[in-house]
Formats: sequence, structure tokens, C-alpha cells
Amino acid sequence: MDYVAIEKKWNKIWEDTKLYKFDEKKLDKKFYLLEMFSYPSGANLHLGHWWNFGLSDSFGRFKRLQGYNVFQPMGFDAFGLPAENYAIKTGIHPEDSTRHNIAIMERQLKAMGAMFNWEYEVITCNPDYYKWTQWLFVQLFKHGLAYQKEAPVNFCPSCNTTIANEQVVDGVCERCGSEVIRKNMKQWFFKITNYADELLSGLDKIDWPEKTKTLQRNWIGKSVGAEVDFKLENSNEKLTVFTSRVDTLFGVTFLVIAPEHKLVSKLVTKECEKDVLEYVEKASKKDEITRTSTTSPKTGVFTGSYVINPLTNEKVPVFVADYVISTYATGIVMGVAGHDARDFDFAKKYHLPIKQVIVEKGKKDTALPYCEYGELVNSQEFSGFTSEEAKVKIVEKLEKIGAGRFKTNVRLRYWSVGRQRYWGCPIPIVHCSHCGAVAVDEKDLPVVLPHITDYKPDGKGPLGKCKEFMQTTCPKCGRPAEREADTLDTFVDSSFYQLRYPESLHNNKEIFSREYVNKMLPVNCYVGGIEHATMHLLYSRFITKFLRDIGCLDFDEPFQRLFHQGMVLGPDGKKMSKRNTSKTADDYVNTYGSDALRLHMMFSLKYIDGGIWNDEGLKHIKAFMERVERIVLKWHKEKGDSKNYGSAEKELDYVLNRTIKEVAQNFESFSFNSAVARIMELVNAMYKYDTLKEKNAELMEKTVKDLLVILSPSAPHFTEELWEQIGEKYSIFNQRYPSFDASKIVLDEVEIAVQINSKIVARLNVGSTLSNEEILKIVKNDEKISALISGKTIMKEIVVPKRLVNLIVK
RNA sequence: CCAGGUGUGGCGGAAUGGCAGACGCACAGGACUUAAAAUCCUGAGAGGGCAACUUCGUGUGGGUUCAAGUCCCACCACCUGGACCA
Repeated sequence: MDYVAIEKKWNKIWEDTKLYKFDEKKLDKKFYLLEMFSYPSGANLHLGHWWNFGLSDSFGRFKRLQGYNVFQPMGFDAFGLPAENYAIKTGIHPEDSTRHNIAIMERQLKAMGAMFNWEYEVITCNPDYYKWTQWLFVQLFKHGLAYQKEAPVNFCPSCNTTIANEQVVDGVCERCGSEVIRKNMKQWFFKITNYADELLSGLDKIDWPEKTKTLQRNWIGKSVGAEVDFKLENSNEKLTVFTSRVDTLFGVTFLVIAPEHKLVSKLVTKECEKDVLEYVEKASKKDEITRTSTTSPKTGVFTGSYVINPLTNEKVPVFVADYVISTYATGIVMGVAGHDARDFDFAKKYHLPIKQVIVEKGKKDTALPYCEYGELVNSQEFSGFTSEEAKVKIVEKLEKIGAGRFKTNVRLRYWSVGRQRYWGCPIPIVHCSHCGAVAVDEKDLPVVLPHITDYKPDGKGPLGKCKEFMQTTCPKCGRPAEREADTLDTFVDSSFYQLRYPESLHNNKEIFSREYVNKMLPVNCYVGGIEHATMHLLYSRFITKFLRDIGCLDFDEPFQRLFHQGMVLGPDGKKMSKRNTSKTADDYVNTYGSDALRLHMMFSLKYIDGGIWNDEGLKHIKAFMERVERIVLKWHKEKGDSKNYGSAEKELDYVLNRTIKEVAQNFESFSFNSAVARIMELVNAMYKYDTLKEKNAELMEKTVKDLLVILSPSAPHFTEELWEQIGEKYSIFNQRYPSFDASKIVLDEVEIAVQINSKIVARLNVGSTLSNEEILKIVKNDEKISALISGKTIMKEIVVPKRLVNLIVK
């Protein structure tokens, strides 16, 4: 069979007959299968694309055979930095290169012959798409979840632009090498933190990999603890600290405040002023990356002030130190050197006392073995409790004296969405000198991104230089006003795209029609890389919950089930690139055909884990396909005539039904390698049966047809062709996945292992329908076994049906 | 440092607590062939034995269990994230 030719043939027929068209009238059986859309890089479709799209397409085909109305749309995440950087280098406008690249990728993706529903395509840089990105922004703005705030950004003075964290390498600009400075600028943020609790609890009801859920949990970083107020000596001012270890309050020997903290100026005494100011000045120059590196030494300076521990009334000194960050919790930390590594380092450096609290009776805090350095302290009042109980008792006491309370903090920060870049979705905001920041009227959306030629980043947003764009009137008061020059982070574009896919065909006046979208979503199965665990996957969940709250959606989790593909690596174990791969996907498709490539990918590596690409097996997969072809065509031609149904038939029937059952299970868990293995076993069984002279015609026919249907998701063109060659009606993808006959998966006889004292001593064949008692009787009557157990007492008999018998004797 | 994950033949990889190594590759042997390739069949974890057979085996050490690759504890190695989150 000429694989390359038949693939062209069937791709055309599938397209001409619109075989995979999604049926909007049958939404009760819909299955929304989504693969994370990709950035149009313009490179040739590489093996990674095949791995991602090809294999999830096989899953989609499997769901189709199960009778589902599969919705598998495709689109492009088209805004973003790479096109812009490319433009700065080559002078080709981002819009032109992006359109060009999309055209290339569309053509190649279509050539894959996958079931993509192209009529529903979305492209995030199209005004009819980003109209809704802006609509979403306006909703968030109206509900107080989008707002502007001064915040530090990385700024390269030589390139005159803000740059992303990833572009700062060792505190230096990646492109020009000059030192990056931190600069405060007004930035747009989304208050994702309002949903922190829900983002956490929602994880319990979705079918996602545990690993991904853990990543999100840690990222949100919920910390349960307490706030404690320390009164300043000789003043009414108090310093509030947050701690998750309030049970160590007896061990506090100092307090530490972040250099940027507002209260620092109030704490500093005359004698210490010079040192403190110097330290604060130095700290403000350090960028966050150096400051937060583990290796940097813990430095600080005494403020001259003391505070009173509300529980012990002890007087402890207050220090300023940059190991405390101002943005988390209260920006002030109590120093317990006996229980915290950082506090310990700090105390040693500045010769502060180290105290270790006996937190739990008879138990030392295992976190830090610092006892040798410090004094052991204990409290009569709280001894005898576990540390968790002590925490509660202590906070209750603090509450009574008005010096503390239970408190929960999250590490999750506001989502910064403003970008001082050209190639993104314009923020639909007008700045008016009278009304302030005003949202553009919904009826005036989209705010179209102008086609400008000077898109070089300038630190303020290149759109600012485009007068025609910037000059407008205030939607509220009608006075002349200016537009916002920033564009949106591309993660905003992709935070709701799964909602737009079903709607993109209809072009309604609303973002989506409520009834329809609530029937189409949530996405039943989402496939994509784990690298998006704490970005895209978190942002989409946030936006979905927000849209539910404003009454648009009836559900609050966008993706019911999630799978991550592993990565296909080059021979050097590194990510595939032009450097380490000599062959492209096209090379393989043109020699072996796409079905062989797909089957080989399915079989040779675990989908979830990925691994190093090896093309050696491709020729063997091709051989396997030829083996299938031979037996299928032979049995089709031969047509046995015997009607008898003996043990050989039973055996083949057994393998067939077991394969039907297990391949379905394997597909459901994305264990494609095992699914292919089971199909190979079936083919082996067919060859074994083929050696017989007398064959059962009905069984042969059923086996051939079932084999083709079972194999069709994994080798679509190949099986479609064979389906036609054996004279069946187009298309194999309108067939149903065969159901198995449970009674056929029962063998007449099974081999059981016989153990004496848990050691295997024999293997016996027994009837599979026998009861445990009958099996035991046979085992004990066996010559060899009875010899082994004669004269001994049987203490215990364990029978595992169809598996083994274990006799415990003495 | 911290968190999470992984560890099974020469290789990719299978195993709801129940006969470890399915399936495939590489390997060896046989059939077909003048021959090779292809194809079909057979063998195969490692060690020992002519053999029947036997010992050891899922990173290391312990534990639970009649039974552990699988569950629990500790450790080692590798991979991936996060960076001082109080």
C-alpha cells in the first residue's frame, strides 16, 4: 500500500464530505476536546506538534467512535513578543509576519488530516476576537477587579524600555548588557487574589493531575497563622507581625521590618538614623533577584527602638533587614532564632540571643537542631499541648488582651496585565482629566489596534506616539481625553478562548449566547503542557469564576479533565530544535506516512512522560502495518466456511474481546503505548489462528472488522483504506467502537499458582468456574502438593480466584 | 535550601497488594531462498547445572502483610518547579 498516496486521497475525501463537521443540533452527546492553541512561530510543523496534536486527535477519534459528537477546534495565540522582536530585527511588521505564519501553520495542520473543526477557528489578534478580550477587561474594570497602581518594573535605561523578568540575566539587560534598574510605574492589575480561596477549593472537584493541583496550591500559597501586635516601647504605636508559628512566641528575641516599610521612619532613633538611612538606600537599589537569592547574606541594621512581647512582656530590639519583604503579609517578622533558619543566621551575625521553645511536651522541634546554641524556654501555661493546640490557646489568649488574632495569608499576587508594547490587545480605557480612567463603552468596542510603523518599545507603550489613536473624547463627559497606551498581557487573550470557540462561527452581539455556551462547556478534556500550570491554567480558572459571578456562566471550572503531554526530546536529551534534529515531521510523513509516524509515537514513548525521540522503530511500525494489511486482505479473500466453534475459536474470541475492552480503557487514560500493544497481541492471535486449516467464517469477519475499527483512531488513513478494500461502506469513522462480550473473556481453564508458605511450588490448570472449595480440593489432592504437605498442619488457606492458592503449613 | 515527581532487562516500556519483565526493539536459532532482504515460526532477566531443577532479582536499608515493583519510614541518585512567604 502506498501510504503517502492514500493519505492524500482520504484527506481530500474527508474534507469534501465534511466528515468531521460538528453537529450543533446534538449537544447532548457533545464532547469538547481541546488542545492548547499555539503561537504562530512560522517554523515548520515539528515532531512536537505531531506529538501534541496528532495523539490527542487519536483520542478524539476514539471518542467519536464511542458515539460522541466531538468538538475539536483549533486556533492561534497570535499576539505577543516574538513577532515584535522579530519585527524590530527585520523591519517586517508584526501583523504581516503573524498572518504569514498563521497561513503556513494552517496549511500544515490541515495536512495532518486531523478532525479539527476549522470553521470555528479563533485568532487572538483579530478585532472580532479581541473585541471580547476588551469586553472582558471592561467587565473586570466595572467590578473593581481591574485597576491601576504604582508598581516597580524592570527598566533598561540604555534600551529605554521596560523588560520582562525573563529578560533580566544576572541583573543585566539580556540585549545590551547594561544594568537594569527598578522603576515605579503606573501599571494595570487584575485582582486575582479575590478568588484565592475559591481557586484553592475548586481544585478538589476537577479531574487534573495531582502534580498540577499541587503546583497551583503552592503558588496560591495559603498560610494559616496569626497576627501578633508588639507595642513600641514608650509609645502607643504598635508593630504587627504575621506568623504561622505563634507557638514559638516565647522564643522571640528581636523583630525585623522590611526596609520599604512605612513605619521605618517612625522607629529610627537619632543615634541610628545615619546607618538606617544608608541601609535603606542601598536595599532599594538592589533588584529583587539579588535580594531574594538564598546565597546572599542576611544583613540588617538596628533601628534603636524596642518593642514589648505581649505574652512575656520582654523587651526586644527592632531591626531593619532586606530579607523581609514589604509586600507579603505585614512586612514585619518576629525573629525566633531557635526555629527559623533565616532568623538563626541573622541572630548569629548580630549576636542576638537564641531561644528554643519546647513546643510540644517531650518533643523537640525537628525543623532545626539549634538547641546547642540557645537557651531552652518553656511556659507552664501552654505546656502539655501539641503545638497545634498551643497555637490556638495562645491566639485565644492574645485575643483576650487585644494583642493578636487568627489570620490567613496568601502568597498569590495581583496579576499584572499591562504591557508597554505594541503587538497586543489595546486596553479599552480613556484617561480624562476630569473623570479619571473611564472604560470605553461596550458598543464602541473594539478599540482597534492601529497599524503603525514605529513600534519600537520606548518604556511607555509605543501606541502613545500614534496621535490618531491616542486622541479621543471621554465617554463620560465628552471632553477631549487620551487613550491608554498599554496593551494587554497575552495570557488575558487566552484566558477565555475556550468560551469563544463554539461561538466564533455565529458572530453574535454578545460574547456568547448563554444557553448555547453553557451546553458546550466546560471543556471535557484539555491537553497541554505542564509549563502553564501556574499561569494560563490559573488565569482561565479565575476568569471563569468571575464570569460565573457576573451571571454569564453556570459553571466555574473551565477544564473538567486535564492531561499533560510529556516533551519529545532531541537525541541530546534537550528540547527539540533545528540544531539537534536533522529530520522534520514532513520527512517522516513523506517516507512512512503520517499514520506510521502517529503509531510509532503512540507506541514507543509514554504520552504523559515523553522522552528522547528515536526514529528506529518507524520501520518496524511500518512492518506491523503491513502485517495487519496482509491478514486483513487474506481473510477478506479467503472467507472460511466451517461453522464449528472449538477451542481455537474460543481462544481468538477471548483475545478479541479482551482487546476491545482494554484498548478502550487504555485510551481513556491516555496510555496509548499499551493500547497499541494490545492491538499487536490481537494481530498475533489472528496469525496463530490463521495456521489452522478449518476456520470459522463469521468469527474471521468479525475479527477483521473489529480490528480495523479499534485501530482506526491510531491509524486513520490506513484503516479507512482497508475498510474500503474489504468492501465496507464509507466511513469507518461512522462506525461504533465495538462492545465486548464479558462472557467471552472467561477462559475455560486457568493456570493458578500454588504456594506453600507464600512460595510458589507448582502451577496447576483448573476450571475457571470452580468454587474456592473445589479448587482447594484439587490442589490438596495433587500428587506433588499432597507429598509436600503430608504430616503438616494447615494453618491457613488463601485462595485468590483465578490467580493463586497459598497454603500456610506448620 | 524548600516542594513535587521519577528510579523495573542491553533499550523503549507493561503489571486493580496476588505467577515481575506484557508488547516491541536489539540478539540468537530454525523454515523459505542458489544467496541476501523480506516474511513466518521458536528462544531468551541474571548466575549455576547435560538435565529435571535451583539460587538471586523492580535504586539502598528497614517496616506492615499469608503475599510488596505496588503501602509506610529513612536514605541515595536523577528530573522539574519555587526561590528567603515569616
